[in-house]
Amino acid sequence: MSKELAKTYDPKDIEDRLYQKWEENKYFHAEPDRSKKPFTIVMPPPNITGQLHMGHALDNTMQDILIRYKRMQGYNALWQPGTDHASISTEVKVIESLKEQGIDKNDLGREGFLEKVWEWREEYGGRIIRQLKKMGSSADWDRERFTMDEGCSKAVQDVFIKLYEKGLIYKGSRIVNWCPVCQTSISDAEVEHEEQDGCFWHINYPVKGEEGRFVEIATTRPETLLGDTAVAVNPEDERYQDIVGKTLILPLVGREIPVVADHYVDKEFGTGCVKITPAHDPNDFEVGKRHNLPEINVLNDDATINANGGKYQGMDRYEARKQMVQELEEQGLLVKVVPHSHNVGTHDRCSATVEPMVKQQWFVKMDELIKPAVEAVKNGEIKLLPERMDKTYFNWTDNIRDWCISRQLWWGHRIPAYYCADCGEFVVARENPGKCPKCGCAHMTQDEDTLDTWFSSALWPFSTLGWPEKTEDLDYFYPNDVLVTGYDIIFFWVIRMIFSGYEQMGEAPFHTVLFHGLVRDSQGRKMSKSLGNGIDPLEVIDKYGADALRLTLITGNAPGNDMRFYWERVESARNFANKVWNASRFIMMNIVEGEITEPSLEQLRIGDKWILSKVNTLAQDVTENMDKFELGIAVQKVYDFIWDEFCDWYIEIAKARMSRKEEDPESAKVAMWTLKTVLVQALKLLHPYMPFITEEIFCTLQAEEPTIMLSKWPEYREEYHFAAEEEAVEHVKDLIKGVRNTRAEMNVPPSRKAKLYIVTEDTGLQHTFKTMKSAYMRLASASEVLVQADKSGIGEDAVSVVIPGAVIYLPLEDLVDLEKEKERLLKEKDKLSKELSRSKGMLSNEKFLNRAPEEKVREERDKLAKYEQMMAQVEERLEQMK
RNA sequence: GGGAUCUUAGCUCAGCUGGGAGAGCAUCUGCCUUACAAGCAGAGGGUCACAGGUUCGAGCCCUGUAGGUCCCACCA
Repeated sequence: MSKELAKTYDPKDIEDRLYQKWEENKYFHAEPDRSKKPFTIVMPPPNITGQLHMGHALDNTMQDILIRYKRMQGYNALWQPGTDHASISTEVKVIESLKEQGIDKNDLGREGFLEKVWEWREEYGGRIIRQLKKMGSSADWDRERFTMDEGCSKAVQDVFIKLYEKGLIYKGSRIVNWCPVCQTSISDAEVEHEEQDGCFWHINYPVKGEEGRFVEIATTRPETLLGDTAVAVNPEDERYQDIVGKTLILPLVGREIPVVADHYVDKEFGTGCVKITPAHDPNDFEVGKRHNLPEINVLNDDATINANGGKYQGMDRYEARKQMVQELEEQGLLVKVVPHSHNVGTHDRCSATVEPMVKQQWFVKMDELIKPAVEAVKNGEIKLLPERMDKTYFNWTDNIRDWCISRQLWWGHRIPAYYCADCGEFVVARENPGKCPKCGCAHMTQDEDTLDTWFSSALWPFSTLGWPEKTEDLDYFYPNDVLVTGYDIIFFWVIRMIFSGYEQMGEAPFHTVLFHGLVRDSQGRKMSKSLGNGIDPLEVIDKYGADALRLTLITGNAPGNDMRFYWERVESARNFANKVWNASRFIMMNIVEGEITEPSLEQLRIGDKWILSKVNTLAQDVTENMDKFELGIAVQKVYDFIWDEFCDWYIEIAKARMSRKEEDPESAKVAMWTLKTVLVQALKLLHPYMPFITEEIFCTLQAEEPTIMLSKWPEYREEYHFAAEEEAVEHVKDLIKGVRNTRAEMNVPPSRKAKLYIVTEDTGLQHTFKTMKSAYMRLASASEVLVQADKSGIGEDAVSVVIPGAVIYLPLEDLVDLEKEKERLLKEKDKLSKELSRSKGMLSNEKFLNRAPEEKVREERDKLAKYEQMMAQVEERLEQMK
């Protein structure tokens, strides 16, 4: 025994060592090679501020499985990694850390602050990458990119300028979502709607010149009254026909505002009168445009009331609300307050309530850009998996609005626009033009804003490959093949990559998007920092190993569904790893170097052919599932094969043969070869899922092999399909199970061996049972086996076991309790008669016979025959016992 | 308001194009059988939410009902 695995499986002993080996040997690296087909996945770039969480763990495991699989299939597999600058999260994080040191962002100034952020990135940017490596991720780290590295920044600039020149990026004064905490505009996708309990304040607005006449409006945000420039009613609302065109006195402010008629107003809702605040409500903004109403912004960027708010200036929005409501009440203008729950927009990063505000911002015009992206999914050029994601996708594209891309942040790609301080002219250009093209002055300054983080990630599938340069990488690896990501970023990222791919490259960025769900805690809650219910993947790896974590995340859940995390599941995954380890250890202990040569087909025994045929079919099935991205199903099959077929049956059968090495050396040798061969096949099929343990075993078992990573993926081979042997072994399994079952029920201890009489007239079965005698004797605790056509020589008191095609008799003499035996047989009879009536029922149904496929009918007839035969045996036996 | 999705064994979930209900964990009974007690061998446990329909046949397809979850949406 020259090769050996450690006595106990300890992932810590192998994982880091093997990963280092893979990296040193550049196994992850891919270069364009025209002789091979490329397979490309681009990694969703984790934030530089991020720490590995279960979402990353799942996402990256899926990608790694696909990449490793394709690599083994001979593809030139590139997994392109990188990180995202994550403008807002990073900026907020750095601001916080500076605050702890007593430093204010504004004191540092733009340059000083950015220096700090880059320092932060130096320090923490690599952390998540190191953590991803612990997962076993086989990404091509030599190609690691960053959304703000030189190339990606150039890509961003080019795209911005191109889109601007095409008129697809514009600057405009629009209602945007404003986060008063982060003090920046955000896109619609970044707003989360949250149901909150609030109130409806009904307020009377006096009609000018008509003492005692009021218009009653209802609002959920009374403080916006300060910015009201009209009240609107529905033109068809009979109640208010006469009031349209009149003037109202805005309470607390005294401003005169008109009553306008607009179809936007719902007659049925509230009082039918709506206060119009164009500067702070998207609908009102539209109404305002239609009626030429002024926009009065009453909020500062931090959501305190500004100078337009008169005496409320400087108050926080909620403080002003309180104060104003009180004053309205004092003036008798507050009609009533009705509790009302409504949706409030909050910022997904900081949860602050978003304020709609009119601001000068940059937008991407979406209506044209989105067209090819919609078409691609419609015509199947891009497939979303699971398919139901199509609906989510179209729901967004059908209601697409222009994308607000400017952010009032410092960390990010600065907008390449330059303004003239003198005449106000601006130009979009790669660099500061120095001189104003209009007035000729030299006072040009760059736009202060940066771009939405997703603007750069939208370009990720091609910017990482060198675009806008025309690189060999880009030519070879683009488009990517698959994108793997969570369904939660379909709007943020997936859609934007798709339309960017078509716009910039004229081609889809990838052909398949594989969505996965969220990893939740054991109670089904989202893992979050505030709840403190997050489970650190690194802790799991530390306790059970990366392979166990990977297996846990991949099994037992349907594509796109959320899953719950249970420690028990990791434990059982680890147990499986241990099983593989020990089975391999056993095989290595028994293999004698130099004794194993590939046997001829004639030398293979029934059992060998059976397991070879099984693993052959397994390879086919697993490949099929993998190609359909059914990763969980695929690995489940490998798991079941290794544990239930290979370990529980084949190894046990092989043991018997190896223990009889003296009597039949060839059988032992062939078994050893089969053990090794099947193990290697199984390890390969398992490798994408559990890369570490499979590598360790593979290389220990075959010192001459450098790695399993680059070994050839098993393929189905017709010459290894053995239908007859598969069936034969099933009979043997029936026999063993039947005997075990009976013995267990009768409480016969395993130590008590018994003689076994197998009675069957079927000569084929006789042959099977005779040839496989050594294999099943130990598994059925037999002391001796006699295969015969009749019951001669079998005592009346022997226990009988009826299996399809045969009856087995166990002379257990003293141990047999006749009553108990009878009971058991009656139970058996009961079961069989149920099956018989079901089967007979079907076969007497003429409609079934006429309409069901022939094959199904035949199958049913076979079953019936089998049950009838078994029933006869049971009845005969019962008869004897009377 | 629109849409998606779920409801299967005590728990968590699989179940691919419709053809006799599965896994892991848990429970019960035996086993330290010399690869593995992180194991082995047995066993129990489910009118597949409910009501209709299509079909020779439905956990799977269609319609409706109830409950849960999620996404989208400008009813102030």
